[in-house]
Amino acid sequence: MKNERTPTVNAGALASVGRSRPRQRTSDRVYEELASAIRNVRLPPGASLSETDLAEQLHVSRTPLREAIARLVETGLVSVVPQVGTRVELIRLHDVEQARFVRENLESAAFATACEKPERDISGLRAILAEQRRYVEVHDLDAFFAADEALHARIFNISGYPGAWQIMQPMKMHLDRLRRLSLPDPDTVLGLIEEHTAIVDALEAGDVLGGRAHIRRHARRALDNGPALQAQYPGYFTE
Amino acid sequence: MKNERTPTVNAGALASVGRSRPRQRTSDRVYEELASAIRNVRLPPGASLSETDLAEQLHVSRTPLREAIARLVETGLVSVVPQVGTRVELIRLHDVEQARFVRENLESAAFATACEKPERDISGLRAILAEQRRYVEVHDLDAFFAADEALHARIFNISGYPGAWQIMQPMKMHLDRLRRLSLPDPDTVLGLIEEHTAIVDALEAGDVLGGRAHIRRHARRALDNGPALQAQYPGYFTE
DNA sequence: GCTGGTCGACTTGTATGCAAGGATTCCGAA
DNA sequence: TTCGGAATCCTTGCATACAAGTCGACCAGC
Repeated sequence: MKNERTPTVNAGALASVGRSRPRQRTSDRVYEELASAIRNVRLPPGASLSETDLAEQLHVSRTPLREAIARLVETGLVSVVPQVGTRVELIRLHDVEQARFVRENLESAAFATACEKPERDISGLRAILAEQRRYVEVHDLDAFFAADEALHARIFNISGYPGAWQIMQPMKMHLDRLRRLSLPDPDTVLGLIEEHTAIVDALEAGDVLGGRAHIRRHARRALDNGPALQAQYPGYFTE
Repeated sequence: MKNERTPTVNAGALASVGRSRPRQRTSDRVYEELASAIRNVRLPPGASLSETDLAEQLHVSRTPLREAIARLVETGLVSVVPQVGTRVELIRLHDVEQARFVRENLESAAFATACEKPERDISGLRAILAEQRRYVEVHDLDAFFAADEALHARIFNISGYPGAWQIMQPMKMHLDRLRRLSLPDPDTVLGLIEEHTAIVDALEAGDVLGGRAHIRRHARRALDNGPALQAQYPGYFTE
C-alpha cells in the first residue's frame, strides 16, 4: 500500500462536513464511516471485522483504523478480544432497556423544561414534521431517521440543555440499531409521526403532563418491537 | 525502549479489577492511568501532554498511548490539535451544568423507581455511609470520593437500572473534576454526608418526593461551588 | 529599534515490521 | 473410526521509522 494521503478515488461518499480547521484525519473519517455503517446495520451485529481486511478495503493502514476501533470500543459498539478477533457487538435487549430508561427520563425532563420557556419557537419543529411526512411518501428511511434525530435534538435545544442530547449519543447508538431495524414496518413509521405531532402539539400548548405521556409512549415503542425483531433476526441478539 | 511486556515495576497501583479473561492490555492500563490522573486533577485542566514524553514516562511506545488518548478524546477529557499539541480539556461550567441536568434527572428517576421496590435492601447503603464517616475522620479524600461513587451506584443497582449509572460515567468525569476540587472544604464534605443520610433515610421510608428534593440539592451542590472555584483556580476554567 | 524571513525544533499522523497467542486443520496412531 | 497432537494460519498488540505541519526563535536588512 503506497502512501495515499488524499486518495482520488475515495470509497464511500462522506456526508459529514468535517471540522474546518484541522483537515479531517484519516482516523476520524474511518470512525465516522464505521459508526455510520454499524448504526444503519449495514455492518450487522455479530459481523467480524478483520483489521487487515478492513484496512485494505478502506485504503488506510492499520494504525488509524485501530484508533477508530478503539473509539468504537469505548462507545460499546464493537468488542475486541486480543488474539481472537474484533466483532460488532450484538444487541442486548437488556442494554437497550437501560438506554430507554435514560432517554425517556432525560427527554421527559427536557420537555418539561422547554414548556417553561415562554419564548419557545415551535415553527422549526413543524417544519421537521412536514419534512418527515415527505420522506415517508418517498420511502426514504434514512432521511426519515435523520429528521427524527433532528426533531428530538431541537427539543433539547429549546429546553436549554443541548448537551444532554449530545451526552446521550453514544448510548443511543444501541437504541438506534433497534429502531432502524423496526423502521421498515409502515405502521411503526406512521405511529412515530403521530406521536411526534402529539409531542409538538403538547409543547406548543405547554401541556407538560400530556407531553410526558406521549414521550413515554414514544420511547417505549422501539423496545416493544424488540421481541418480534429478535424472532426475525435471531443472530443479531444475545441474552 | 526494550520490549517490556509485563513490567515488574508498575507505576501506580491499579484499583480496577480488570476483565479477567484477556490479560489487561497496555493500552487499557495507560487509559486507566490517565483517566484517573485527570479525574483526580493530578493532571490539571490545561496541562499539555506530549506523546513522546508521556510514552517515555509510562515506559510504553506511542502506539498504545495514542489509542488511550483517542479514547480520552472520545469522552471529551482531552483535546488534540493535529500538528500543535494535546492538552487536558479545561472545565467549562456550561458543560458541567449540562451534566448536572443529566445526573439530577436520572438519579431522581432511579430513586423513584427504587422506592417502588418492596424488597429494597438498605443495609449496604448504611455500611457505605459509616465507611464514609470513617474516611472523613482520617482525611482520606480519595477514599471518600470512591465511597461516594459506590453509594450512588448502589442506588441505581437497587432501581434495576445499573446501566444508567454506567452510561453516565464518561459524562460524569467533568462533574467529578469540579467535585474533586471542592472536596478539600470541610463544610462541603459534612454537607455531602448529611445529604447522603437524608437520601438513604428517604429511600428506606419510601418517601419519593422528599428523596428527590435531597437528590436535587445534592446534585446542585458541586455546581454552587463553581464560581468560587473558578476564582480560586482561574487557569482551570474557560468561558 | 523594528520588521520580515528563514531555519530549526517540536508537535501529531501514518505506515510498516515483528512478536505473541489462539483456533483450526490436518495427519498419524490407536 | 476416533482421538490426540503438532504445525500452520490468522488474529490483535506493540514498537519504531518516517512524513507533514506548526510554532517560535534567531538573524539579517531596513
